[in-house]
Amino acid sequence: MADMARSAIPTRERIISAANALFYNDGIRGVSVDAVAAKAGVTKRTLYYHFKSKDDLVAAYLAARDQPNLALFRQWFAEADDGLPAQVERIFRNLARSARHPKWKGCGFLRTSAELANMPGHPAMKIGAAHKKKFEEWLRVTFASAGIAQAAQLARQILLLLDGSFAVVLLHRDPSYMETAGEAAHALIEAALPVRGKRRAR
Amino acid sequence: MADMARSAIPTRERIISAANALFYNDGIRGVSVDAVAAKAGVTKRTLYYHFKSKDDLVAAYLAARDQPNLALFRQWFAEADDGLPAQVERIFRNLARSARHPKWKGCGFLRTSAELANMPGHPAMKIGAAHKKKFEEWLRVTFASAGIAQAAQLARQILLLLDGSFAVVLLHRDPSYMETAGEAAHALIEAALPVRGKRRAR
DNA sequence: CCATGTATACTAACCAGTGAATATACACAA
DNA sequence: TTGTGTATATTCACTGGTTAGTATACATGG
Repeated sequence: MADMARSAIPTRERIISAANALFYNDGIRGVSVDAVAAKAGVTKRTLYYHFKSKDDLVAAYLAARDQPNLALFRQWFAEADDGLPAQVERIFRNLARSARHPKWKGCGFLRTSAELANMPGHPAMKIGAAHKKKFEEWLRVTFASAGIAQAAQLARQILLLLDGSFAVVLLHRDPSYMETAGEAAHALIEAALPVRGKRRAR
Repeated sequence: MADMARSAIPTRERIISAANALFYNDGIRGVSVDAVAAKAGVTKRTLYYHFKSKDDLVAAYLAARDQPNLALFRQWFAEADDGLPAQVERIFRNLARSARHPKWKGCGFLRTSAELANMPGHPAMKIGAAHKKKFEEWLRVTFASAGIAQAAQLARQILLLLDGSFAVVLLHRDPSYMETAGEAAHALIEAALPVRGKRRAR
């Protein structure tokens, strides 16, 4: 409300947006609070008015990525109703396309957890863990609805392939690994599907 | 060679050992060169005599992990000749056991690549990529020797499951994901094996 | 006396967080 | 309408500590 003339976007959101761009690109410890403040166009003191510490800012950065990320996966999945294996594989194919953009730097949640591995209780770790659990649970429910008996186990396996492809593609800079992961996911889901025979090829 | 009386272990190796303990535990940017020098029992100036920069030290840290790591995987694989699916799954089971130790912090190569994601040309990235390529190639050759047609694709899939479990277990601190990954690997290899029927149950 | 190796002491930059002051908006009394 | 208090929001300037890397000197074995 205050000072709308200065900018249409509230200060707190501008700071989170700046934090997102910088933390995702350069890592948590690679970005100073001063740099975030400068990018957001505020002084550091203002940033510390809205966030009580850098750790707090990091947590807000990840929290802001949670829902948009999940929504994107659901959207890719729902783009066509061409069968569970194909729908899940499409997530991997779209991810591979994203990974070809030069600014892509893997999964922000996983990279943050790798960087803060020695601080298991860090708020950012909890947000990252919750995010991945949500995705896994969404897969599990989806599989269970399709009549798959081992839905929970299958959901975990797909999650492992997904996060594995984040890690491997980040290291090799070769997005084709994501397509390989998608094929493996396709095979595992296909093998777990019940009845068979009523599924169309495409 | 010089100054063997001071310590049985040469200075350079003591520094790498200290770097290994600290970098693996706290991450690259979380550890100062001073801290490594102190842990190694030398002054920082001595460290800079043996390594031209911190980046150089990081590269040496990862290079020192390369062979021992691969040897461990091969050892677990070869502990019994109980069939390809079981042999590969045993790697995952052993990894899960390792991950239950409190000092475990995931895969040093992947964590370093996550931290240095904005420096694709960093020597440490090249060493990490080469390490993972060696493991993937060892799997591929092993699968090809067993008469698997799609050996290269299958090797990639197993690698994705392995690195996925590193990432997920680090985030959730739940090593059971590694067992799930091992089961997925088992299923994928089983499905890819030729002839069938000549394989014993255990 | 020279190459190898180690130590003391330093620099220049950076970094997370803070103290004190100021500006603005709005509620409410005169 | 005007004045005033209070919570919100923002700035400048600073501190104490840390960091990667270095200039210089000293030691020691061959």
